[in-house]
Amino acid sequence: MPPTPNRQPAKPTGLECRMAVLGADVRLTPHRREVFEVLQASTDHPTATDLFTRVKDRSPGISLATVYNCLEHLTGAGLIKQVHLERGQSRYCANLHEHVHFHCETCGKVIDAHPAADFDPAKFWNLPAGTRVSRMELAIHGTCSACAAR
Amino acid sequence: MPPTPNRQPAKPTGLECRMAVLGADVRLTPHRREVFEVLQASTDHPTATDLFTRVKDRSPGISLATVYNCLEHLTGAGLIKQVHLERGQSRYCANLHEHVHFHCETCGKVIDAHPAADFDPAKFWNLPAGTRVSRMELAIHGTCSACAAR
DNA sequence: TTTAGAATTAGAATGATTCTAATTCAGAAA
DNA sequence: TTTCTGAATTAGAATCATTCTAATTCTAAA
Repeated sequence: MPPTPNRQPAKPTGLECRMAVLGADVRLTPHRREVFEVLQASTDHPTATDLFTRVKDRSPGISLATVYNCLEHLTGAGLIKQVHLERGQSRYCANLHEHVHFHCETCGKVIDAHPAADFDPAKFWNLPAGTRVSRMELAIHGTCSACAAR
Repeated sequence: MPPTPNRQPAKPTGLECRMAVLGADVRLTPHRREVFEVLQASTDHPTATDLFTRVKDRSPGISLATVYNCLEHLTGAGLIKQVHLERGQSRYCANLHEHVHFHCETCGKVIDAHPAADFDPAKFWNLPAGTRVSRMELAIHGTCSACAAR
C-alpha cells in the first residue's frame, strides 16, 4: 500500500472559478455562470422555467433540472435570492441590495423597492425577547402606476 | 308564457347566515362555519391538510376539496388570510389585526408579531408615484427564542 | 491514466392545489 | 307540497412546480 498522500483540499485553478460571498462559495461552472448572468441581465423577476427558456438560447443542451440545480446552488451561496410573491412558481432575483418587492396584481409586473435610508426594520415589530432574525421577505401587492392610470 | 315573476335577490333567512366584512360576503354554510371556527381556535398557522384533519373530527364526511373550497371563499370574503411563508403548503390565519409573521426555521413554529403603534409601512419604501398598495405580506425568518436557548 | 467526487441529465416521483363532472342541498316559486 | 334553480359539496382526475433517482459525463488531482 502506498503511503497516504498528503491530500490538500481542492483549490481553484485553471478554468475552475469560485465566487465567495458571505462565507459561502460555489464553483461557477459554465451552466451556473450562464444562469447567473441571464438572471443578472433580467429586469423582471423570472421563474425557473423563464430562466430555462432564456438560457436554452445560449446552451441548447441544458435541462430544467439543471436550472433548478444551479438556482439552488446560487441561492445557497447567496449570489441570488429566491422570491415568494404568491402561490405557484418561485421567482429569482440577482439584486442583492436590501429591498422589497412590489407585485402588480393587474399586470403581474414585479418592481424592486428600496427602503428609505433611515429604515430599521427590526424595531417595528414586537418579536419575543431572544428571537433571532436571519432574513425578512416583504411582498407588497397592489396596482402599479401604469395599470392604475388606465 | 306566465308573467315574469318579480324575483327578488335571495335574502338570508332561517339557518342561512351571512357575514359581511369589507364589502364582501359569504354564506356561512355548516362546512364553512366549521372550517372558520377550527381556524379561529388554532393558535398555530395550519395548512389546508391540517385543517382538513381537524375538521374531520367534527364532520367526518368533509373532503379535502371542500376544505380548499371553503378556505377560498373565506379568504375572498376577508374573514381569513392566506399566508405564504415558504414554498410548499399555504398556511391560513384568522387573525385580522394588522400583523406580520415570524417563522422559526428550526422548529417551524409561526408567531404573529404586531407592529409598533407608530409604524406606517407605506412611507418606508420608495414606490413609484401612482402605485396603489392593497396589501403587504411580511415574513420574518429566523430562530425563535426557545430554539435559540438550546 | 486513473480515480474520486461533483455536475449534469432525462425521466420518474412527489406534493399541493385546482379542475371536472356528478350529486346534494337550501330556499323560492308554482 | 312539489318543483326548480343555482350554489355547495364530493371523489377522483388532472395539473403544475418541484424534487428525487440513477446513470452518465466531466474536472482536476494523484
